[in-house]
Amino acid sequence: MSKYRTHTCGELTLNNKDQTIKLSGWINKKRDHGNLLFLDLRDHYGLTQCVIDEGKKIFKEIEKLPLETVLQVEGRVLAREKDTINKNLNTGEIEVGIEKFKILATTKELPLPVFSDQEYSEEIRLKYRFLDLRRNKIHNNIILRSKIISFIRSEMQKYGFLEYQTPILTSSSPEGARDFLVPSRLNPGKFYALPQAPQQFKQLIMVSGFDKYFQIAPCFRDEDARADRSPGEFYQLDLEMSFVEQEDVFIIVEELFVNLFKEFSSKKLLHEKFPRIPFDEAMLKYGTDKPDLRNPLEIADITEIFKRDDVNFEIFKKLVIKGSIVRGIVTKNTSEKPRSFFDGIDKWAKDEGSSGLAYFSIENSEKLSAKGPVGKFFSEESLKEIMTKMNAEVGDTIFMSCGNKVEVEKLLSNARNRIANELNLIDENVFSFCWVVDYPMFEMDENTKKIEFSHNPFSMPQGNTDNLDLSEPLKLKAFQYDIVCNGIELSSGAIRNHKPDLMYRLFEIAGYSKEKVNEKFSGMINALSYGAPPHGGIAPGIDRIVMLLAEEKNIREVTMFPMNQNAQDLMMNAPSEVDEKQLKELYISKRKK
RNA sequence: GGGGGUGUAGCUCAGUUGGUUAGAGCGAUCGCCUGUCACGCGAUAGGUCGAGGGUUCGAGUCCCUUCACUCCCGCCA
Repeated sequence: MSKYRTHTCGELTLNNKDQTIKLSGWINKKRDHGNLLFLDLRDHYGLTQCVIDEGKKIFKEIEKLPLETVLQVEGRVLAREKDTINKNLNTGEIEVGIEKFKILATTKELPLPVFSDQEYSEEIRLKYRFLDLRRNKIHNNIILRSKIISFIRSEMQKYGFLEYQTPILTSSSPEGARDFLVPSRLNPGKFYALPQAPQQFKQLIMVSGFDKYFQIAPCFRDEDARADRSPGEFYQLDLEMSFVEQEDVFIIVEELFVNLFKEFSSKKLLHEKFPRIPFDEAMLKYGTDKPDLRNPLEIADITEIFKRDDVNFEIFKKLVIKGSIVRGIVTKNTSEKPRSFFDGIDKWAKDEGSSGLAYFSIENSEKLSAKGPVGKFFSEESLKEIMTKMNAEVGDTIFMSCGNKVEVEKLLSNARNRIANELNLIDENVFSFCWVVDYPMFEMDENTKKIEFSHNPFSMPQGNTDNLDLSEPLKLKAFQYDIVCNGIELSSGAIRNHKPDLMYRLFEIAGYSKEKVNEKFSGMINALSYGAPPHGGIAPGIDRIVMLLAEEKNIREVTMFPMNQNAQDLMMNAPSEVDEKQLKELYISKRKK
């Protein structure tokens, strides 16, 4: 038996009535009646009400103890009177009559009350994270995170995957995000990089014949933070399989996600067989490659309408002649909405930096007509064509954006969310997964006009890979896929290119010579030359999965010791200055800004 | 790198058009209270109004600069 306790603060019930027990925990709350004191003792497992009255010698001493004192209490388990039972507590039918106590640790005045539903500033929460983490909600989020990770591990093992560790100190790679660098003492002037993902290693594991790999892998990227993106580090469920095609990966991953989300959430899954949306279709219908399918609104292209002679919307028509496109969103039964609704959306669009969203509603008094600021520019015939193209009916409203493809996609993608929120179209009680597939292998950098890998340079292009036509690289699709849930990108993956000759050809298109590839990806390219199995995988983000299941909007709510937005740990004071001696050993001198 | 929001007691916040000695709740300290579970009641302490500068007879309030936190854009194969 423990020196400190016979039971935890969450387990005593009427079954323990009249037993003499010992509890240890923090003073969560006191209710002091002067001659009678209630004291809630809290530990990881729960809360137990302890009680003492002035009849006891120790009453005065215990009455003075401040909240969050760590206390050991010895006493008898008493049944509560019927009308004093607390149904909100597991231990609510009993209380402990305090006979002895011992202070295990005292506390200074709290910078942050533990017992409170108040919200605190991020600064104080992160500085005193150990106090913040005692609080119910975040404590439970962290427990949930642990359970999710355990569940994932056991599922993966069930599917025949084995967990392997990969190095944390590795080499910098030219692709992708900014690296965190670590100077090498033994190799002056040279640097390790922290892995942005164990991408090359997991492929090497496949080449090494291990067949099915997974890892709850830390990943490091030196990029700026967002609410759903920690600065610096995050975790992925990294997995890779040999002798598979895209379909084989999908089967495993869908099973994992369905089981996981059913286990940890009561929200419904909109699809247990995740819809597959080609990248091009996603960009057209949703304006983004991470569509929120809970949102029923879809985007349609109506550029052709503005080439008609009976449409007089000159601003758009001129832009269309110059090569702009027009796309729109239909909202159902909104023609009677007040003017403020439409103006609000138009104003929002202008605040987004666009020229706004043109709109009209379709009416039918004697004949079809369009109501709204630009309605008068559309003939009855042109309205009929729009209605067919956009699947719109009388009473619906059409919001339109004109510009180049990237601008229009971006604005309408945001407008889709904005309008759906305004109209309350999103069911918060479902998870809606989908796959986005058929990503382009390459894309054009808008600024440099150079062709670059659009995602992962190691992805396998689609088509006959023995004799692939690379004359139009921008049309080449890859076996590259993403999982999206409720508009959040959870992971991306690919079938990998295990053919070194093909890989050299692809890298050449992106401007990497054979020598450069050999230098920068030596481990990989060398390994592929010695019999690499066809393989592929994916890497879902653990933090975002936990966010979805915990229903949190901020990643810090599911991270035990997060950094702030400026990538500082306010509790540990990281990053910090180091001694000149340390720098010297590393052959590093500081450079003026 | 750019844009928005916030910053007043240990914590969460209020503070009018610029006008007396800057307030409340929680917490702390002290006192009263025997069935509370956000216990109740009374008192006390606690303030560089983020910092610096300016306008003004007078600044928490207006102006400028700056710092911190946060959200977004860029960035994130």
